[in-house]
This record gives sequence, structure tokens and C-alpha cells, in this order.
Amino acid sequence: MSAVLSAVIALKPVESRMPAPQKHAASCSKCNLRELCLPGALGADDLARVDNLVYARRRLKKGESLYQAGAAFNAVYAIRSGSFKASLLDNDGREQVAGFFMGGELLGLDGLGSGAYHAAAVALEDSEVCVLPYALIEELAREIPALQRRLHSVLAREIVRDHGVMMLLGTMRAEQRLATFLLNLSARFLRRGYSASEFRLRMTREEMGSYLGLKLETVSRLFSQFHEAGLIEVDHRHVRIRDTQGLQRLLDERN
Amino acid sequence: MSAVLSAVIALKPVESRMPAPQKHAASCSKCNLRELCLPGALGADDLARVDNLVYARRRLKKGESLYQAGAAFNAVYAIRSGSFKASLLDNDGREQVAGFFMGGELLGLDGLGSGAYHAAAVALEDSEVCVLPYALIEELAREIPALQRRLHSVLAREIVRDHGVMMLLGTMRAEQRLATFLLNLSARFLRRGYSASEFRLRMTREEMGSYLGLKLETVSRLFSQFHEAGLIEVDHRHVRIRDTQGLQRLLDERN
DNA sequence: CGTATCCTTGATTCGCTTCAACATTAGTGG
DNA sequence: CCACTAATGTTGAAGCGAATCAAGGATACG
Repeated sequence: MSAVLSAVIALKPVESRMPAPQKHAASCSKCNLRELCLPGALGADDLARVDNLVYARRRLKKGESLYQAGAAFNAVYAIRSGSFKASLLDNDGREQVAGFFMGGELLGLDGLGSGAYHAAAVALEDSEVCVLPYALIEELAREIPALQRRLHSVLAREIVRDHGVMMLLGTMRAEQRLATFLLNLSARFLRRGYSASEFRLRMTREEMGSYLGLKLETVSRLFSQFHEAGLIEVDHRHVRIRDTQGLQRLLDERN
Repeated sequence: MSAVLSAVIALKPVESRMPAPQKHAASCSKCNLRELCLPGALGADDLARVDNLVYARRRLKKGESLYQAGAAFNAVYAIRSGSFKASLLDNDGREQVAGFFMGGELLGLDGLGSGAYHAAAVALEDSEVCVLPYALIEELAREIPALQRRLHSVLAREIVRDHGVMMLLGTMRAEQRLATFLLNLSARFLRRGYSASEFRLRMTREEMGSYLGLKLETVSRLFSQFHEAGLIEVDHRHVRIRDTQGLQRLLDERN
């Protein structure tokens, strides 16, 4: 395993190396995002072994990218704090936000077992991630069936998440896309112990639009429209949901 | 392992059980779709062990579904012949085709490690699939690192495929969506030894439209339009690509 | 051979984009 | 800390692309 580790070290750029993290700080078993993250509902004994998965931590400033699209894949990242966007870059020059990610969620799954990341990951605010080297994931997944299962489930969930976006882009009207987006954010904040009704958006109107397949002007108009309908209160990035039911009702309408 | 197998047998509906397949017919090592399929470029020794993965075969008639959305997950399916569509069903009643699949491609990855399939799989013509029980996949992936790696790569590829659809739905105009679709089919037929320029569509205009986020009338109009532009010849489901470059040029246009 | 499904084409409508101007905020350097 | 500038957000008016509504025609299947 030290051979594996040194290979990983060799691959990491110098500026992102960190001093060996303190055991209690790095360990998944002590992390309160654990259940949302790769370890999931692992038993105490398996969990102790998975602690070794976190090879290092890495801090990023707002706007910094964790990896570029097409960069060599060698690790998956778990978000400890902050948030990210995943950006797709088409060979025809098109760009699109494929998703927004927050604490406990995994970045880089699209590079798993293949040579390179497909989407880029960019920090939307100052953030910190745990580095999970693929070599260690492979090894531990072979040794711990529960972890193997969990990894598969996390990958399948990513596929299902993408299916949700395809549904949104393929079948919903602009109103419904934004409502879905807000309700999704709300639910994810709630699961993390934050308010489901009041939160701060970490992305621009343009980034939301890119994700939702809309132009930024349309997103802006929809925010105003939702506000006038008494569904939400908006002050730029600060959103307060006033009528969750009302937002949900939007989704049932029409085709 | 016989415990595993009997568990699998218990899970399978009676009507889909088959007599034990002949060794030479069931084996991946003799299958010419192998490289496109789960085994990929596995070495000869590993390949021999993977042969055991194919627990059975299953034949489906046109229109029959391999599994429903939400059905209990217990196997992944590899397409031996024919083709399928994957259909998403939203809780708000919306439906969308998430993808079309042909020989050597895998169905059911969205259920991996979780309890249920997310999308339904329906045969677009009379088809045959190999049944790869999840219990066996898990077991062999632990024992054969190359298979484990390949499984991860196949899952990541599915995510990347979905990213492509998101891109298509989020950023492309109707013309470009259909052009992308035709070029994608063309490339996949070519990889399977069929003509890249002449093929038969296995899905209706409506199914294509659903996949591309368009109405069937729009798809129909686009076919006519492409025909008039000298890009393709269409006779209902039969398509002949006359100007691949021309189709590709469509993708570069505009935003 | 007859019927249901699938496909095509036309006319019209509508939702979102585009173009444009301006307001506000955040970030930067003096 | 304030002034300044770039980035971000709002709103309006006009245009366009795809949806909708509608009708007729071709094909596949029993």
C-alpha cells in the first residue's frame, strides 16, 4: 500500500500537498457529513478501515477549479465545506453546467476507471474537499463488500440524478425547471441541517440558466414572477421560500 | 457460490427461467460483442472466469419490457441482439426516453447497488439479452481487479453519456439535436460492423422526439428538411446519410 | 382486406430568446 | 475607507423557433 500511496503523491501537484492531517480531523468516522458521503451507513468496524481512504484535504478559493475537463483522473473528491459546479465542455465549444454540489457530495465520479475527468469542477465559494485516491478506493472496495456496494449505489445515484436533469430539460417548461431547482436545493439544505426555506444561492443567474437550459434573463424574470405570485422572496442571491406547496403545484400543471 | 445462484434463481420470475445455456453459446469469450460489452479488453485468463457471469439468456419480443421502472434490481443485462429504449417516469406523470441501446450495451446500471431500477427497459424489436446477476458481478469484481476497473469505467461512461444528452437538451437547437442523434447512431452501427451511412431506425418519431426533447411533428419536419438539404435520404424508418460532413457542420453553427 | 398506428405537412400560437438599456453589487486599488 | 470599475442582475420590446392544432396519407399488422 505504500507503493500505492507514493504513486498518488507523485501524481499530485506540489502546491496541493498538505501536511499529514491530524487523525481525528481527517477521519470519516468523526465527520458529521459521513452519512451523506461515501461511507454512508457503514458499520463501525468497516468505517474505521475507510478512514484511511482520505489521503489528504485540499482547500480551494472561490472560482478556483479542483480539476479541469479532460484532466487525468486519479481521485474522487468529497466536499467537506463549500460548494462546486460541474461544467461540461463540448467539442463544438458549447459549455453547460451539469450540476451543483454541496457538503457530503462526491466530485469526479465521471472519471472513475477511465483516464480522465469529463466535467470540470469549480468552487463557487471558498471550499474544502477530501481527496480519495482511486487506487485506495479500488483496494478498499475489494476488501470491504459493504463499501463496494456503497460505491455502486453512489454511482447509480449519480446516473439517476442525471436522469432527473434530462427529464427537467426534456419535458419541463421554464417555470417548472426553476421550481424543481429551488425545491431540490431546499431539500438538500434541509438534509444538512440548514433551513429548507431560507438560503443563499452560491451561483449566478447565468450558471443557474446554463444548468436549467435557460438564458439568464429568463431566470431573472422567473424569480420576479415567483416573487409576485407570493411563492418566494428574493434579494439577489438570498432566497426565501414562502409557499413550498405552490412551487410543487407548478410541477403538476399542463403536459 | 451455489447459495448465491439459488438466491438469484429464487428472485427470477418463473416464466423467464431458461434451460442451462450451452457452455459455448453463453460464454463471453466466444461472443463477438465482447469488446463492447462488460468484459471489454480483459485478458484471456480473466475472461474465462467472467464467462460464469452470464447466468442465463432472455428473449424478448418487440414491445416487451425487460423490467419496469421501480422494479427490484437484481441483475444487469447485456444486449446480445436487438435494441431497447430506456424510459423514465417522473412522479409528476411525465415520461421521457433516456436512451436507446443496442448490441453489446448494458441495461440496468441505474439500479446498481440500490434497490430498484430507475428507468424501464423496453425492447424495440425482438431481442435477446444476457442476464448478469448483481451478486455475481459483485463477487467477480472483488476477485478480478481488471473486471472491477472495467465495471467502474462502464458506469462512468454511462454518466458521460448522460452528460452528452444534457448538453444536447440544454444547449442545442432542434436541427443540431437530430444531427447529433443521427451521427451517434451512425458511429455505433459502424462499431458493430454495420454500415455507418445506411440503417434502419428502430424507434418511432415520437420516441426520438421524447429522447431529443422535441415533438414528433418537429422530428418529422426535420427529416424532411434534412432530405431537402441533401443531407440524408429518408423512407420512413430507413435512413441513408448522404453528407456526414454537412451534418457535422450543423453542430458548429450559432451559439 | 380492414383498421390502428405511424408519419407528413400546413396554419397558427406561444414561450423563450435576443437585443438593449439601466441598476445594483462586489471587488479592486488608491 | 472610499472611489471606481467590472461583474451581475433587472426589466422592456421585438423576433423567432418549436409547440399546438388540424387534417390527410401511408404503412404495418392481424
